Amino acid sequence: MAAATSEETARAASPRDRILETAFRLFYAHGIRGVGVDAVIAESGVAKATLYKHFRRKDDLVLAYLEKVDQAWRAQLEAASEAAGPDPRDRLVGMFDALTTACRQDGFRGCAFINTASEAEPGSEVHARTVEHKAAVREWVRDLADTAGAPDPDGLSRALTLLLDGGLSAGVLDADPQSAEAAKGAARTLAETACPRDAPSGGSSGRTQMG
Amino acid sequence: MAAATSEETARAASPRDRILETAFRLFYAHGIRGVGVDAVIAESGVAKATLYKHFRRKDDLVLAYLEKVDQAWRAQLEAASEAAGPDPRDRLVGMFDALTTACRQDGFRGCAFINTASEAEPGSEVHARTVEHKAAVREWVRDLADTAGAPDPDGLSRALTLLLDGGLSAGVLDADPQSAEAAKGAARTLAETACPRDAPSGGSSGRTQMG
DNA sequence: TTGACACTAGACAGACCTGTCTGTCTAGCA
DNA sequence: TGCTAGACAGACAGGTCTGTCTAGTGTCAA
Repeated sequence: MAAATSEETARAASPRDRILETAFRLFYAHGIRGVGVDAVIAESGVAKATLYKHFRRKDDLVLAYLEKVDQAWRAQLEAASEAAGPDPRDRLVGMFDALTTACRQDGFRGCAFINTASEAEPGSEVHARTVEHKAAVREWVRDLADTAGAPDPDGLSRALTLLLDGGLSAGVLDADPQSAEAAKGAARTLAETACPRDAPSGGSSGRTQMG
Repeated sequence: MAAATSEETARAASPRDRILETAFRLFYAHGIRGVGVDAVIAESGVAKATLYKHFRRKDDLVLAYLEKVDQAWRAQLEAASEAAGPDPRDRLVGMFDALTTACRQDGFRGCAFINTASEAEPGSEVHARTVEHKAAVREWVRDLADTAGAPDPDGLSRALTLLLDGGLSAGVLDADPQSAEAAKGAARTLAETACPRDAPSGGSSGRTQMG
């Protein structure tokens, strides 16, 4: 969800990177079906044959785009979470700062995965990739909830990722930082109700970070 | 989000209704850009000129589709809410039963408004209509939260609609009733934390239902 | 019977889509 | 100097899209 690379940088980068960066920007802004291969070619200053050499089909480019968003978004979640301090309870709440930051970004258009999934046919490779992403995030949150000593880490993780998805996906309608703040507040309530401060922290089922 | 009208009924209905019913079914299943006017014509058994007589542009048909979904979804929310009993706190939680029901429905593909918004250009009439819907739902929940005696009805309403949107929109990835249950559980925690059972109920700011 | 009206059927224009293909240019290297 | 790899430029095929248009059909009331 980073800003577009400048024209200058784009020119210097390899054709493949230029294509991917352009696709990232255009797909996120206008949707998959709203961006033709010709637009990617024109904006990245690349020949059609070059695009099709690096990405066999348009869907391959879409998958690469999702890969890029997956990495970027998970890195932002993890960074926000870690910035909240060492306490895993705080980290569960802190990850919502990534949502606030995203909402404030110019051109924020909600969740790239939900947006893409709504255009893809269920059963397609692209659709499967979006499901995979959401599952990975939920698993990461579940581990965090487990470490925080939640008695039902799966339930807490589901609730928190629902809030996250709600805040993210509603961003395609109006990116309202107030909603992101409300999400964080609700997350705090849920996290503290689920794992009170005086409860032991460090995993509810003998599970360790190394397992 | 009702099932498709049977072929028989569709045949008996007026051309306009047949077009709208078909558009509803196809748009929701495949997205706006994924359904051409020709497909709507073919499936509704109507002539192209007839479609363009009733709906001047494709976007007019999309707007009518959104209108239909808006009415259906809000009716379902209200019904689920009222079925939870007279206590407004219970009603805030009860509306999540509409989410569970929706998730269980065959062909559930998430939130029609978020899906449509992700395909529409911000600033377009269609996009504006999706924003309007979400605002209306949030206002309805805010009134309910106010009646329930929440000290911050706006904040509670935001949090609950985020959960709702999260549950709905994630449905385009995988319609998991477990997530809907988690949403309801989280909603109960949030509602009860925000307006405890022993607190007075009936509006926090002298606001009445008639104002 | 006649005329108005709503509908069907489908050709059509013009734009855009994906993906293939031919040919040209340039930089690096032997 | 000749060779090769990789990129550029853009025509092209075959299809889809929206929206317009002509022509024919069925119905119903005056």
